[in-house]
Amino acid sequence: MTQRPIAIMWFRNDLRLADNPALRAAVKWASEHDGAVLPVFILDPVIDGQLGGATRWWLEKSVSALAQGIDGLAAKSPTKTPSLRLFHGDAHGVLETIIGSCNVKAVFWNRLYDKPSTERDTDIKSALSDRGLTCESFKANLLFEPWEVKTGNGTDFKVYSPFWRACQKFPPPRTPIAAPDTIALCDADLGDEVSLSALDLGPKPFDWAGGLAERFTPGEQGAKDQLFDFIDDRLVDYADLRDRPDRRVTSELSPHLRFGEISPYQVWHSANHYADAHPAQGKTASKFMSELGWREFAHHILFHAKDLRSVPLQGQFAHFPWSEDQDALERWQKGQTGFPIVDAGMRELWHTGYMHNRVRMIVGSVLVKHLLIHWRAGLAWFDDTLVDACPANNAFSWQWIGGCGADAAPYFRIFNPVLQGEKFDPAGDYVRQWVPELRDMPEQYIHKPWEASPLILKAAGVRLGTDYPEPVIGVKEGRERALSAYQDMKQAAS
DNA sequence: TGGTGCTTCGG
DNA sequence: CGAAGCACC
Repeated sequence: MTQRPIAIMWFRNDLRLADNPALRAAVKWASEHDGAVLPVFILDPVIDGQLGGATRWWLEKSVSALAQGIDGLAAKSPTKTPSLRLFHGDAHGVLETIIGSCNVKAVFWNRLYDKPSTERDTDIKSALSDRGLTCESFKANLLFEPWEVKTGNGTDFKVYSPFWRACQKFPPPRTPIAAPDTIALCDADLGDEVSLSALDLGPKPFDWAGGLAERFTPGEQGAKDQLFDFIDDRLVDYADLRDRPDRRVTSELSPHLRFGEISPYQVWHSANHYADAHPAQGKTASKFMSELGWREFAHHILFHAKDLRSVPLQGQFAHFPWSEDQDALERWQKGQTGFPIVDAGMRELWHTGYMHNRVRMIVGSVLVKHLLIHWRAGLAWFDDTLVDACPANNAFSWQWIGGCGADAAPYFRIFNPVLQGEKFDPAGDYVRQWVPELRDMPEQYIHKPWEASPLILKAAGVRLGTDYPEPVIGVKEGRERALSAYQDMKQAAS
């Protein structure tokens, strides 16, 4: 008897069953052709090259959750083999091998927007199409394709506000698609399959990820729980308190969106539904939705940029006199700068794989301005430590804070880490949580312990320079040094 | 989604 | 003399 025709569902950054257009297409194709679906995940050099320690940890958990989810659907139809097939190696080669070993007639996936992925996918699509396979990709991970949104002149956007305004002129994002009720799975034996542990994603040489697991639950269910908890409990306060790291009202959905455990369509519609049900809360809902807009904008910029990770969008920054101060970089990484709000953020990052967005801006500003260290060093550190590090948001945001990006904070706009701390962590609760050696400092000095008198320091049990460092550079001195470096750059560029 | 230093103005 | 407005970085 002839083998049933097979549709491959190629999972990448869309590790979910609900609102997954490629998966829906694969299931539909299989039912129309009396065939079966073969779900695969391939750890290829492109994906591997974009992973850091924290995202590797997340990916392992997320792939595991996805496999269990597919198992749950497949339980309704008879199968003995594993539901999600895992592979390690070049994606094109792996797909060719699978196609050669069973009756594959179609391949489906959801689109990505970074250069290595789009080049890989373009090659694969043309090769498979040439051989007569049905090969289709879908819009799933963005509300608006980077090439759909254009200025009046037909060019891509460089400024956020008009970009997001232009997005609003499109029909509203489509309604999310339900997860399939059941999947007819291919049960063919394939060569070259590997186990999840063989992908070697987990923490090494010891399990350092306890703090990450405590804060997050990777996987589709964890993403849904996070979204609904946010909508039910925190969205009401979002507009007013979103900049307060001590209050924890943000959604913390970024890592779930990073791996596509939830789609921006699901997030958008949840917020939109909330706004409809609570007309008085329209402002906070649209503020939250505009943050989805920043995510869209970052992908828009990534898609159109030459190399967002390393080439400043504003060319004159190629002449910036960056510092090579390795000691200062290490103090920043370890949360030992002597600026309490910075050290709290860097330690939160190390411990949990996450940092509040306001604090990201502060630590970023201090690195590229007070310390004069290249934003690429900050980008590299965040890539390795953040659970939500992605090619679009991370590179875009570092160019933004570096002053060299699209619609960026001008370089001369320098955050004062003391004032930022006092404004957004007024009681110092956030600092006290992550910098326990300052726990007993009075509110007045919690963000500037170096200004406290010896008596006050002694009462708080802090020996400056021993228990907690002196600032790595003076706030004012760092500001002036940065402004003068900026002048030097403009001189050199002219 | 800045900070600083200066001026002006009301108390 | 502090708040508010402004120019410049």
